[in-house]
Amino acid sequence: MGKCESCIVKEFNSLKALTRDELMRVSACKTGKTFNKGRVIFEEGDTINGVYCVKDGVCKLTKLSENGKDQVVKLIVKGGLLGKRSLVTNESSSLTATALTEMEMCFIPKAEILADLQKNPNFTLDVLQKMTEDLKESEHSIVNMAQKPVKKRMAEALLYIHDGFGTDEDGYLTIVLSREDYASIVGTATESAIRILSQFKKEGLISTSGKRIKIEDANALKWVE
Amino acid sequence: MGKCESCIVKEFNSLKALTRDELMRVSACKTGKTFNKGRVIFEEGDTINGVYCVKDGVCKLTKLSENGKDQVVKLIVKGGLLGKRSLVTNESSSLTATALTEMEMCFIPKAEILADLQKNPNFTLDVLQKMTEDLKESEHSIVNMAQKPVKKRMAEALLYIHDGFGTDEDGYLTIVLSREDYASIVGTATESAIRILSQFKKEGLISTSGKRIKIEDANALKWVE
DNA sequence: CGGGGGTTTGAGGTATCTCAACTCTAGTGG
DNA sequence: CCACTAGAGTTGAGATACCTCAAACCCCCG
Repeated sequence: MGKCESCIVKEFNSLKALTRDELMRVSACKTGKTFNKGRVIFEEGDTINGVYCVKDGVCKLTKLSENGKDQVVKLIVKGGLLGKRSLVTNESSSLTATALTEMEMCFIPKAEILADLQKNPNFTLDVLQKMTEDLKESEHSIVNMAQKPVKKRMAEALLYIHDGFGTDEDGYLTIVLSREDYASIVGTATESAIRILSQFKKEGLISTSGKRIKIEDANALKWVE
Repeated sequence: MGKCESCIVKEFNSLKALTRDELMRVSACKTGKTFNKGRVIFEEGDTINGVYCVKDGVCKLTKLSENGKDQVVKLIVKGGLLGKRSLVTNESSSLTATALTEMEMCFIPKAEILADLQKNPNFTLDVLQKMTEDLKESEHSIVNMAQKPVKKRMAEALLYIHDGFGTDEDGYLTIVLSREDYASIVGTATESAIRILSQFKKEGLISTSGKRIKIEDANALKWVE
């Protein structure tokens, strides 16, 4: 297991705001964890008491609706922090985290990091900034869900994944999701999601290979109504 | 214009985490502002450069969707802070704030408060906590919008306003909104909102007097499907 | 007493959901 | 290597929720 001080991944999250000393202390108490695809990392109601730093892989943060369906609230990839909220509150988690791929991460116990959170204003400020970004994104989602039709939401979801998480050498989206996951991101029934995806395919906007999806005409996707 | 040190309102927001000295400095540079009902406080794209502390009145934070409709993201009442995000980012506002009633507030320029934000960890931490609450609420809204039918969202909106902002002596909701505002909270067409409200009325769940609304059967509202 | 804005109601069309049947695929054990 | 199966994916059809447009209504204010 590597050391936090020399871990590249931290450059993408708030941990970079810690001093070398603080990082060494963090490094000393962190635990490496691996999660298989589909594995639940934590659930709504769980007490987390720490943050996960994602070294590799992808996971989804979902919230269970009263109708029994999961809604994807956010996707997290390499470099992301999981469980930020637990640093600030003692409440149990309001979200469920599930691995979408094989995942490698470090768990940093809250107790160890809390003192630094108090003392190092740069760290707190960085967490605060990330939080405002999350909030802004989240508010954007509210408007989308409330005002845009499912087809447009799906188009935007595809573009979001394409732009935010990239493609492999063949141009396929690096994040591979089930149709159910797509439905759960867009907030619709699985069958609706399927119908829309196959419509996009028929229109040449995307192509597929197994569960993998390639975006063929990003520009046209932008203008889907 | 009163002094921040002795202002009761601050007890409800992050300013209470400031020291007496800091509060006096804030007090020296704040400006009192009044806004008439309907008046726009700031718009999407505006640079705010400060926070508003609401002394009295109610306002809505909205975001314009591509379909031209406003979506209400949050309501803010006495004690709330407006423009928290501007403290952390230099980006322009992503929301529009509009007074729903006569409003009285204090404007605190960012420049003055920023130094304290850096130095006083309690203040930053409190802002951080408020932000996580906002985020949690916001994520809850995403699920609601994506998964619940309009009727249920309306029922929850009424209960939210009832529980969160109270009623006057006759039992009517203290916050009086137009049907359009209700539609914009729930994320639906004005006519749909109207139809649902009159259905609730017919079923005895609420009663109305002009634009004012009284909740007659909160328990039944909770179980609306 | 005549607007004008907010509100209410009607009717028709569209989007979306649900249920159900069917296909495809990957994995399992013989 | 071949069934066999469980799960995911796909498609169809009917029911429902929701949107839009348009007309009527209702107050309040000048």
